[in-house]
Amino acid sequence: MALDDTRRGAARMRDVARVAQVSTMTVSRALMDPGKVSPEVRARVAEAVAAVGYVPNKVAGSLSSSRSKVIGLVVPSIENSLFASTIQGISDVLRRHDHQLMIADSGYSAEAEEAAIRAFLEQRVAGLILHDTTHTPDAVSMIRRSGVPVVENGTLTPEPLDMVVSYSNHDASRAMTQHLARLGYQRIAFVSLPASANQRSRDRQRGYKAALEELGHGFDPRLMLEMPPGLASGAEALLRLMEGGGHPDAIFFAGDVLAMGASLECARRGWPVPGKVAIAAFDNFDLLGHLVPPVTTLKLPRLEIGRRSAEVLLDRIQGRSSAAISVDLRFEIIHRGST
Amino acid sequence: MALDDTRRGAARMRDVARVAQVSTMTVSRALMDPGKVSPEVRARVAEAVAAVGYVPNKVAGSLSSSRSKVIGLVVPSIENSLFASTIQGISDVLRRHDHQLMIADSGYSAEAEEAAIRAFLEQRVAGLILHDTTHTPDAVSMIRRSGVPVVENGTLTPEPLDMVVSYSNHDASRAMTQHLARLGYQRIAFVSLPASANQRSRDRQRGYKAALEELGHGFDPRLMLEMPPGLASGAEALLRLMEGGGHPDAIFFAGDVLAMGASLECARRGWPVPGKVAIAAFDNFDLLGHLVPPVTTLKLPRLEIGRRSAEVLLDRIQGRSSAAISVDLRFEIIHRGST
DNA sequence: TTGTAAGCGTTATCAG
DNA sequence: CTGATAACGCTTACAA
Repeated sequence: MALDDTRRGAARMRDVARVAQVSTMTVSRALMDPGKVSPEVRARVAEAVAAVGYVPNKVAGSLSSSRSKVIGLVVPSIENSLFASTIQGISDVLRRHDHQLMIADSGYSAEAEEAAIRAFLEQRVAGLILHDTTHTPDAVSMIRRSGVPVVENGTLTPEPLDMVVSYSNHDASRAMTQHLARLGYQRIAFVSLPASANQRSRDRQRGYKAALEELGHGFDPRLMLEMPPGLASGAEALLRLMEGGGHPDAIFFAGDVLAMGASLECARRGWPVPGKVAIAAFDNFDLLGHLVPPVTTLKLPRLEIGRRSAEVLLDRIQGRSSAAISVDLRFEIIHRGST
Repeated sequence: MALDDTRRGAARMRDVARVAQVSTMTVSRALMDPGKVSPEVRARVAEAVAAVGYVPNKVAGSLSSSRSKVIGLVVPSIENSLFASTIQGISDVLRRHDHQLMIADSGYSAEAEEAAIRAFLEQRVAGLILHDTTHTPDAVSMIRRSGVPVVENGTLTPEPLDMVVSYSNHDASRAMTQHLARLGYQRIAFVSLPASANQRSRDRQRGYKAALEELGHGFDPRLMLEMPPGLASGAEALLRLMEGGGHPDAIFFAGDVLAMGASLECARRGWPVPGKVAIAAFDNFDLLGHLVPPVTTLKLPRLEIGRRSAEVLLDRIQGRSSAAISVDLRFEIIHRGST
């Protein structure tokens, strides 16, 4: 009785095989590589699949073939919308190539990142994408031993684990600082997230200082601030700098939310921008452009970073490349009314 | 030779067993349920694990035990920051309970959602969280047959697949409309995303109309608009309504980005808010509060929805509950300067 | 083109 | 507390 399926639970390949009157191998072939099976049998199998409501078990498949179509991604924070674009880019490409995405959140901690990486390796993911570029020694050795391909994409790190797809935080920060100088600003302040927390902030600070040096501007510690993330934090940074004795004529916020907070605080106080002080930002092209005045910012290839990360990873996984490549994506300065 | 590991590839449990001079079952126990193994053996196993760099293979484990610690989540769009909070909430709870998260993106299409659900079921996830509440018939029957627990959380749907954790889009929209009326506004306009796209927009439209009816305000089609998402779209909606002959004295944007676009457009044109027109929004509590003037909005429990969704799902998976519960989380009206 | 047999690396089960 | 053995559901490798 072909349809006599009294078993509990999901149908297995064996059930399909029985109904289609072929072996499980033939079912497997009909599903994985239909060309290897006669059209007649292919049709019988398709029917049987529908009849029993068969959903292939990829867990068994992965174990048997030691291949997997799951990619693991670790971001510092899922909630931060900056990462959202990159995740979207990754997700788009993976879906097109029939792969799945597992996401974990490190909360900006290398220990949590290690735990996430371990969990992914336990799931035998086919590849990893890591936003951060600093990892615990154990994380590094686990990854090395496992042999899974890895893409890092938070900053263009000089010593990658494997592959990198990013832009240069250092160069972007330097370029914006120089841009402000070219516009005639003399006392350019710089606000970033704490450098201790991550390499991206450090790179941006270095870029700022490099530009000052090239410009012969001399570094004034009263013009450099580290702030926690948040809108309120940006407003506070603005006030601290304006009242701090450094007398900035422009402030470069290496963090989009900080810049937004500062811009809105100026609006609230009726301070003319750039009349009282110019404001420049890092990232978040869209929203900053709609503020009054629209804020000069760096346009970063967030979505593209995600896409390319997924692409180079898949290339490697599918054997189309073997190089430890480093992809430097372009940033752009968007000059607007705030400077 | 205990450390003579000339095999290629990752160490297996068998290798650990050999080094620790026990059977694989003992290794398995020492790892899964240390209490069942003598302290002495436990220590030997721990040593062996470290020595060979063993990373358990959960793929094999899942196949053998037919259990999995992976949860599948389908959201309409990863890039949309609204979902980001919910994802964060889910991720937090899952991590605490040692579970993994797989995410897929449906791009607001039920067919893509079905594909994502199929992929998750193929991976034999332990549970599903779906943001959307409308599904293809095939998706529904696949889920039913598989028996995996499901949480829907986009809106408080009256006919859930299984469990629901959400707030009532209908009630929230109605409450805001009534709030505006209580403030004295007579001609309250309503802008939402296209209702054809999803049930959330439909619920919000219904809520608006229900409030008008209760208030005896009569529905004026010139005061209702559907717009695509985006900042520019909000600005355009504002202009269309102000010039459209409906003469609104307040506009309720059932979409945070739309409201932001409108608010910024008013700032750009120097229109006093609420002098010329009042503005109210749906969601995105934080940023809207920093605009000038700060925008009245609904505060929705995005993060909490994520947390509770994960919690009820885990409760079910771990057998602590069996009910098809429906959790109604609270929203709040935040009254600010824009009204 | 199709089938048979032997794993893949764990855990369930039952015996000691 | 520990171990032997048989699954779990699929794919690889080889044979027909």
